[in-house]
Amino acid sequence: MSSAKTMLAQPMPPDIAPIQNVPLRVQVADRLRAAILSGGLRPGTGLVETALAEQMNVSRAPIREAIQILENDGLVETIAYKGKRVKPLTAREVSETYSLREVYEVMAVRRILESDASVDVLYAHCDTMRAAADAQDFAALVAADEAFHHALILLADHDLLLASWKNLYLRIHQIMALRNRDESNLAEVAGNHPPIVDALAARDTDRAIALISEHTRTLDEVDPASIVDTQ
Amino acid sequence: MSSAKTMLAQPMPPDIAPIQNVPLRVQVADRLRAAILSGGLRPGTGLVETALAEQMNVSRAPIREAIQILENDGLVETIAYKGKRVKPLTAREVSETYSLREVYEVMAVRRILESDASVDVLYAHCDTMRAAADAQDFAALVAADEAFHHALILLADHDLLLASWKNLYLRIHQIMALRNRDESNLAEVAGNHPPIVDALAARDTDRAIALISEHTRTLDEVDPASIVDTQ
DNA sequence: AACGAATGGATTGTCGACATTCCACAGTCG
DNA sequence: CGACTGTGGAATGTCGACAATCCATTCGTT
Repeated sequence: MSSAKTMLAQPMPPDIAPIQNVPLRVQVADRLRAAILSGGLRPGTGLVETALAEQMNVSRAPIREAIQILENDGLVETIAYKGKRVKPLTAREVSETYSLREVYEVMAVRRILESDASVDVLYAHCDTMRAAADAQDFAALVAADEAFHHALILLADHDLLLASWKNLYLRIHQIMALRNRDESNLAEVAGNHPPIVDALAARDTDRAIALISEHTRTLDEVDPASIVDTQ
Repeated sequence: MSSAKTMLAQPMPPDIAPIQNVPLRVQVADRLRAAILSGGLRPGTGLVETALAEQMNVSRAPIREAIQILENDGLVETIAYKGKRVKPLTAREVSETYSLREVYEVMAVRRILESDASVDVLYAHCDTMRAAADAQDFAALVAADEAFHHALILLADHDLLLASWKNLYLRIHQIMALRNRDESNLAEVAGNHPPIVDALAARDTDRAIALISEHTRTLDEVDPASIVDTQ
């Protein structure tokens, strides 16, 4: 923490982001992850190190490490000496993902109500979702929805829960990208959230938990069979 | 799947284990993990790739990948260009670990009681624990305890939960190894489990959940401050 | 004496080449 | 014709060397 006193009094340009050295493996991992989460790389697609290395103009080492990162994310699986591929998504896995997410969010609700944290920040996300729904902007609604649940987990003030939730949410991202989205009821999705915040604000544990459970569970029921990709 | 019919009718020697090729990175990761979980490598210890490579007589590549595996296990953390070290264990992290474990096991109990799975297998583990307690064998008791909880999670029939629980339990292993074990009440630990199974067998959801919650929570209360290792 | 630049050592990051393994397809012997 | 054996390609697994980066320490400069 070098004190500002010792530095020349140069006015700091406010909006120049710090130039940071991003290792190649991270760049590669980010790009591959984005491709998987957007649905561009479908489950079952083989990932060949040499091909990716040539394509991205780097050596195999960072590719290998990037793929291992994605493996930790649960997005890629390796079969020794045979190949790596985007992890197939079975109906069972989709169901398990959502059921675990429900448990995480219920845990967050419990912890929030046991603490004295304010839940006002959640209302802002509700407004964003409402605006996105009014504009019929599906992508914005999804983003706002994630922001809402992210904020909910953050309020629980539990680093391990946050890390686990983030990891799980990667797959939810992927699932939502692959699902043939029925953009029918944007308003309904947006409308589901404010009652949750109301229950939290009213410190009504049972109602908050019931609402959160129902909320995550209904998402699960949206046709999981449509994205199965096995073999 | 070559059928046995097509092979020469040689009597298969029954007790020759299949020779399997274990990649170096896995061997390295297993050894390092064992060292960490046994407390030999204490939190905060630096892991230098070149030193480990020379010591284990392999190149840096498998060492790097092994360390990344341990990073996925949550046992090691990396600071770019600076070093890797065994992740320090803070009191907060210990607390969070146990609270998440409680949530996992409660989820398992819920699922078991929603299914029609038999919980008889759990009684066998209870017997093993009882025997270990009678013999004042602390290590055996810990192993049997893990086997019990592992079996409990297995009964929930939820692959993602199982994977998450296993990953979490790695850290519990580490915590227990570092804790100055008070071997006072082996019998009490062993005696805590049968009531849980009884409640499960009786399909008493509330009692089972209450017992499991209390069980994991009491473990948390055993002096977490003794193993803090920060900086 | 205090500040900032430069140097050196240690560690990770990346690279290209070689070794190992597996699978599939052919080939050969009965 | 059928089953075992051999061979080749393709992929991962491993290696040693070099580059990039960070940190602490030293060295000049004012």
